[in-house]
Amino acid sequence: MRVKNGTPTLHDVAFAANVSTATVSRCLNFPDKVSAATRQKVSATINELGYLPNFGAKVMATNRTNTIGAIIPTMENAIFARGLQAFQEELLLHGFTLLVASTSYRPEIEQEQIRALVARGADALLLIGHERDPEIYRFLENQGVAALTAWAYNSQAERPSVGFDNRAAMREMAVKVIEMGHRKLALISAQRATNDRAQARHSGILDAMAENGLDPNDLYLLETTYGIEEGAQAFKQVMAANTGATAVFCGNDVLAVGALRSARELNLNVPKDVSIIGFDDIELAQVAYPALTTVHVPHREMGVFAAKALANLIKEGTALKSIPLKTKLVFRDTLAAVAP
Amino acid sequence: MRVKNGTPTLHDVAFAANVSTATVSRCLNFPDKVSAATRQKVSATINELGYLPNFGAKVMATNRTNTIGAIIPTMENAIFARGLQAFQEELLLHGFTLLVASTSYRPEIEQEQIRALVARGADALLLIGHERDPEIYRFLENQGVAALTAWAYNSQAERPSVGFDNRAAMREMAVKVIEMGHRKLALISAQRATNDRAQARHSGILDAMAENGLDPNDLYLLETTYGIEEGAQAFKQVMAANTGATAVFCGNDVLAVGALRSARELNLNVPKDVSIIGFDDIELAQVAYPALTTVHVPHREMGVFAAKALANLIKEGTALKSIPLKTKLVFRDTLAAVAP
DNA sequence: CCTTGTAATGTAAGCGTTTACATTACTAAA
DNA sequence: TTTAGTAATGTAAACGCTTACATTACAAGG
Repeated sequence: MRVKNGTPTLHDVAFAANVSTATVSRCLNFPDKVSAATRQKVSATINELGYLPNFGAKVMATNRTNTIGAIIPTMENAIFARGLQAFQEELLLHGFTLLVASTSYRPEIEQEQIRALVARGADALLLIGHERDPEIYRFLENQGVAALTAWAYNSQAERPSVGFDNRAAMREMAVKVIEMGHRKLALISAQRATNDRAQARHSGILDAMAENGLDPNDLYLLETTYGIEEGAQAFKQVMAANTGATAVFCGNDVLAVGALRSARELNLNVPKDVSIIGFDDIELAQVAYPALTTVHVPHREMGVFAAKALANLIKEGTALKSIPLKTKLVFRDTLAAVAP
Repeated sequence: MRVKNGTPTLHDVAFAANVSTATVSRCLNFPDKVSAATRQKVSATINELGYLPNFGAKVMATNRTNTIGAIIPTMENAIFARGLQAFQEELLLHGFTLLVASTSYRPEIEQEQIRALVARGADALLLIGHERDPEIYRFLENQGVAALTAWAYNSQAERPSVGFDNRAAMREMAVKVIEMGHRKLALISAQRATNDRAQARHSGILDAMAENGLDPNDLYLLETTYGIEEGAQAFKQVMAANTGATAVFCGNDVLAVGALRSARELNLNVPKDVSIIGFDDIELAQVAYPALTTVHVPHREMGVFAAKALANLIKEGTALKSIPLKTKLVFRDTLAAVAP
């Protein structure tokens, strides 16, 4: 009688505890709206029956899943894995669960994934980078699903984001490099067309060059896809191009580590013959040999801030606002002053 | 009239298309049960209204979320990040979405997370390792939530798992090491008490020693927590202990990379003075210098197989069965025959 | 033209919560 | 002892889908 389909319902609990369903529901959701005696009686019954609220019914009644979705390129990239981990941990503290989807760096897929997560009841979304079809934002608005952008911060962007200024960060590094006497620069970049972070980093170098009397057109630019092997190939191409580059920037540490390997294979001494600069400061950077000079990005912080912002939005209605985070140059062993 | 609360419902679509709700529902879920004409009319209406099925209602009616949960120690560890990524990709192919929770290697937290994901409606769960309170399995059974274990395979285990035999894999590596003349061995292990994989790897070395006439008691064992720094510290301790170890096994690549760093700091030549062996074969292993000799684990494969198995279970009811995967020794530059 | 079988569609009963509103039980002031 | 006010509890109407069952439409065979 108490169980129909195997699992007890609110009804069963109410019946067994001799109270109404409303009271049981209140015990669960607003314990202080219920007398100590009944609260006690009800929770005993709940334990006894092994009652667990039905998720679907709850969602239906409240129109909330307490779930937040994140769509990232891939967890295999440590920068996202780290941030996502922090995001999840913080979310948990606020009582939310994380739904994950990935795009494998294919922006066409992102829209599909956004729809999928919304259809799966995500109360809000974490997205990477600003750039996307405005229609998507319209869709999200219609569905009443808020979205926060991470891993990029752009003071001009109209949408809320938590991240850092990729352009300024790379510019800062490039200024240092130029100060160290480097005049011929190269950049191994991720695909800029589909990646506003890569774009910004490229612009940062250009900025630094222009400011320091170097012709931005002289930057030797090579685009490639993500991966150690890809970075290695690209570095060989850069060297083969005979541009005389003494400093090779890489769009991220993974590419840089590949470049480092190629340098070794080419019998080039890093940093004496050529300097190599990464971006992200993931574990790889310290483990590489020589240890990589790179730009440190606060991945975990981003995750934490993003989670806090989203949780507060959903629970308190606090509007999202952009949060700029700081990067830091970390000088290790792959950058040296150019030989006189 | 068509919209009440902002978002259109099945009803609104049915009304606008001049059919019944059942027909609309069928259009969505069993298109071939509906005439081409109505299907066409209905889908036009759906587009026009921008209708999206209500998640909660659907869950309530079907008792399915099409969501699968995974509980891992942390995504910051590349071995889980990789596997999880593959898991998610494969899940997507089958129409499922991934729910993620993490334990930070704290088994007490796992139970809580399992409950959280079940409460959030996970149709099934992916768990790491076999070892856990039987009560949890009872709980899952009661809730009708299937669980599959990954990253460990144990022929004696009564529960289904997809993974590899940690013990056999480590044994295989240890046999090779011993064949190369190493007699004094050390192991820097993860905490065995809460980690059955660490336990198994330890046993694997012991097996190899016993089989090859070495006294298993001679293995110098040191436990530490996860991290490069931790590995580095541990390696220094091992060396300080003056056991004369010529080969230092590490429970995973991250520890091994730390050990490698310490070796450099201690001016020890790897592998001439001491061999260092990792486990997992993550990116770090190839990037380290010298490149790490380690055991390759098919992380992505595990994720893919796990996803397939779980999806088939939920969709077709195919029972879970254990799938043993193969590991492979990868010899790079940190292992050498002991000097005569 | 009727029958029969099948394909297409419709009707309406759940699914298990939450919550506005109604009711009852109590407390304390008059 | 009333009475007013508050605290505790109860009643029942949503919430928006799926689906068993009922009905209707249609085609083919007699």
